[in-house]
Amino acid sequence: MVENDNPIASRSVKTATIRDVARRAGVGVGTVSRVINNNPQVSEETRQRVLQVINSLGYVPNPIARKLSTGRTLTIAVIVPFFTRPSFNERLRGIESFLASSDYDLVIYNVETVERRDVCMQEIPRKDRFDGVIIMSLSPRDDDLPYLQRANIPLVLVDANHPSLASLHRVIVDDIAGGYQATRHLIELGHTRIGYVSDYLETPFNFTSSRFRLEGYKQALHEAGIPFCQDYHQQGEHGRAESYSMAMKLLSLPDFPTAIFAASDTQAMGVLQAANELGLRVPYDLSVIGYDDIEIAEYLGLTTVRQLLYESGRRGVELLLNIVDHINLEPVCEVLPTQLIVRKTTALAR
Amino acid sequence: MVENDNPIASRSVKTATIRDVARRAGVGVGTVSRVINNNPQVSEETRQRVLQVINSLGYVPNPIARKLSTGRTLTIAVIVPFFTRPSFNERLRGIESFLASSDYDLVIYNVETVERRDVCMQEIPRKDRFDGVIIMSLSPRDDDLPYLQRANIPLVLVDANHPSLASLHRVIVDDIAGGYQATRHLIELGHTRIGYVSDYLETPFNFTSSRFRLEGYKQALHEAGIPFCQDYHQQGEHGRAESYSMAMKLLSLPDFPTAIFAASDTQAMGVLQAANELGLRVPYDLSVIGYDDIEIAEYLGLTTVRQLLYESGRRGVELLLNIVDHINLEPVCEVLPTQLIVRKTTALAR
DNA sequence: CTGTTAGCGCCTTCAT
DNA sequence: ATGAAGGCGCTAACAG
Repeated sequence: MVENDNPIASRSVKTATIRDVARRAGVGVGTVSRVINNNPQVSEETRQRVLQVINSLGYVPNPIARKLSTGRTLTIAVIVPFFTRPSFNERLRGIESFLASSDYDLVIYNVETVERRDVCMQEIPRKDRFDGVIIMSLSPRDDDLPYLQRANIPLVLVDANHPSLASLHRVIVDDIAGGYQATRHLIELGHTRIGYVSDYLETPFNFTSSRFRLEGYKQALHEAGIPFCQDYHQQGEHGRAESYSMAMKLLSLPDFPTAIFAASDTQAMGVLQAANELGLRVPYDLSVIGYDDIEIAEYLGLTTVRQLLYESGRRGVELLLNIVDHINLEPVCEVLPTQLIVRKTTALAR
Repeated sequence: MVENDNPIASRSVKTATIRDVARRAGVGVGTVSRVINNNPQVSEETRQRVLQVINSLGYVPNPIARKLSTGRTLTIAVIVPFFTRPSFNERLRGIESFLASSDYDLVIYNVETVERRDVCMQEIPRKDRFDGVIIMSLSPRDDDLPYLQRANIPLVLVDANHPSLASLHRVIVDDIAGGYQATRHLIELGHTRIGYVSDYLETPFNFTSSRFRLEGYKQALHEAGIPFCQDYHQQGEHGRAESYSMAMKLLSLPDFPTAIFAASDTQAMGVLQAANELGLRVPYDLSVIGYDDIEIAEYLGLTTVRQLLYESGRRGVELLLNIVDHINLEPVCEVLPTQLIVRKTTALAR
């Protein structure tokens, strides 16, 4: 009957505050605050009366005010590069999924340019904005460290590693081992001319995975007495198309490789494409192994090195929330395992 | 005057507040606030002095306090289902990218269960937590509407449509037209036995795209005088594996289809897989068309219906921020076009 | 048990 | 142009 359904009018309707509740319930704001926060020291009777009013008023505490008052923001930030890339995406999902079952909100900073990287590294970890920060797949550079440490905020690195990061909590995967595993598999199949297609080793984003995997690759070669051949390593921008080009180069070599290790499944797809283009049958003429085991890998029957993407995110936040609650934890470094998944793109060398 | 400026305190972890700056600069907090907010009514001299102190103290205004005081949260929430699915992911990227160039933060609620869907629909759009909300690819049900309207917060639907949603701002794609386009393409190639593989038409998430595309599919058939055959429409959970099974059923029919329209590229991949398994050559024995034009589509040479994924997100936030600034906009409904992308999985019927 | 009060850090009149 | 003071909505310490 009253025109409260009018959108214009309801727009101006101020939402109830704790004070309104207190007044209507005939109690002090302190009491209302207590029932909101499930403080046991409230008589059942009073509690019911307050609850009653809260309900009838449709009152919900203002989270901002609460944050200011308590000093906790109940918000976690994650800095992630290229979050649409399947592997990063899956890590992100691990984080989100864990947070979904908590009271924390998740704000995401997607990094696709170096400028943004720098801004994020330096400004996000400021205290009083987030209770904690996760930096994913971006290894801080030495000149970022001062910012991170000064900020003095709970911080966890996921998939980011570097000797000078030892003082920071992190969840990583042993990419050296992974690179070794992949190469070793190829060697065991009898391959000796083994290519490696990767991201640029040095990037302004400071991605490290291609570097470490290269190291594992070299180790395996060395161990098998196969000399490392510079020509067999191609580096370029991340992406299928770029990887395709690199594979083309590799396969045009006079003594072209009989097997190629790609630093990611996405890149492996580019290699597959090149092989196909050149009429090379996989795995008979060319063995291909990827890295990550993203969803599409199974579809393609791609042999790959699986890493626990989802799990890394999940463990990362778990650790982070732990730190939030027990400020003075010793730096933790959790290493997640990799696993060789043999499918149909690798075979015995002929 | 010497009281609070003790060295111990300043060495402590507590970050500087506006008051510290004011004291050290010998001005009132009001003045500091003005320079922070670029209020022109401050003498250049004073401004410089304050800036100086701000710098030397490494002072940064506390965003929470500012939010409480101004009533603006500078935060946008987006509710998105299964954000790892390539199409949703790409929409999300459009949103993120636009926000990155603004002062707004982005908090993400990923919905993978019905319970979470309901919680999000009802609790997120509460005023005073976010300045605006985007609901993506989840069409509110009629019983959600009261919550959305009562919340009375700037709200934009992206890729969500429904007659009863006419009062809400939205950026949509004409899925009927898209479904029509795909089917029409197949018909023009001479196909008459055309299968349609889709999500369940009725889902607790209230996804609508498969429904609308079915409608377009029917329209095209009808227009060509081809009777709609219930057996040719398979519905199931979203996903490649499920789609694979559906395609298997379709292709085992006595009078099996010579062409299949899949409601998404992901599902088209399942169809491709089934065809491959059955020794059917695409496109000679079977034409396949997808929907979305996600990145992998090009790699697969998949014919598909492209929709402006990234753009939809971008337009969505743009609209949202517009609403935030000009509260009383008439409900806007922006329709994004679809485009037929012919590649290598469709061919003339034999 | 419960009411009162003093902040949390900032913005915004209101005088000056 | 600038300082002082009130308030945003809530929590928590302190008296009763």
